[in-house]
Amino acid sequence: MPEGPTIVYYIQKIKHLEGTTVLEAGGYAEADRSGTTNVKLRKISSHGKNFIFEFDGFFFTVHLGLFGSMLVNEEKKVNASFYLKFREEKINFYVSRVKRYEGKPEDFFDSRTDLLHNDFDEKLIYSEIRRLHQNKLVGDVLMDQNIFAGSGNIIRNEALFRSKIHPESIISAIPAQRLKQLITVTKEYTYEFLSLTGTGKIKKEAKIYGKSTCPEHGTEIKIIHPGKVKRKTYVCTKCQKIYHPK
DNA sequence: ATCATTGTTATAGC
DNA sequence: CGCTATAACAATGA
Repeated sequence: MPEGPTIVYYIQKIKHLEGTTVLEAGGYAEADRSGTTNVKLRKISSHGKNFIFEFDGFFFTVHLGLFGSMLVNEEKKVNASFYLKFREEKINFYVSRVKRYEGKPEDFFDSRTDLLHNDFDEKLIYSEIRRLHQNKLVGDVLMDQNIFAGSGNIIRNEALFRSKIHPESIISAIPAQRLKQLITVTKEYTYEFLSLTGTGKIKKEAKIYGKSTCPEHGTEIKIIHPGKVKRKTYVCTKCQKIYHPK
């Protein structure tokens, strides 16, 4: 079950297939797969929660949604929604959505917004949030894939707690230094998530997600479903300050 | 068996 | 048109 780091983790397992020949692409996903027989897979990369499989002139994205997964050289009981077959290996995707694009990934995705990309640009993200989302709840902005590509519900909860900001704070009321810090902390926690992926320790190491008491004060953690993104949100009102315009 | 879940998109309705 | 609410999709483990 995937947030951005999950995709990066999976890619580590298949990166060696970059530059090799795809014998066949298949699966029940309704994507145009013309020109994918006996062709070189030029590049395997990601943007946010999307895998990117690049061929000459076109590429596919694979998105795992909430329940998707990837297996290499193994099959599940259910049919794969997408697979790439190589001479000796096979990548299987389950419960995933596939989209074909004509052109190059950089024409569609801006790596400066990808939390796990070296190009991630904290200053750009800060100015985009100020430019576009002044009246929004910070909890919603942290789930916006156009701003924080790869962020998900766990990352959002952890980043807000670690930054001591209440998810229902309004962007315009958050002081510059606090908002900049939130962006930095979000990126840092995303890498922590990546380092824990595959160990089964993500929820265990979380400070607030899935917890009932605050690790700082032992006080009760509240569960709310705020804003537009009505996902489960954990809050310690003692630690997390709410910023509202006067 | 029932419930919840690391996500997104299409559609209806105001 | 723009916003929001709702449904829809589907696998797995507690």
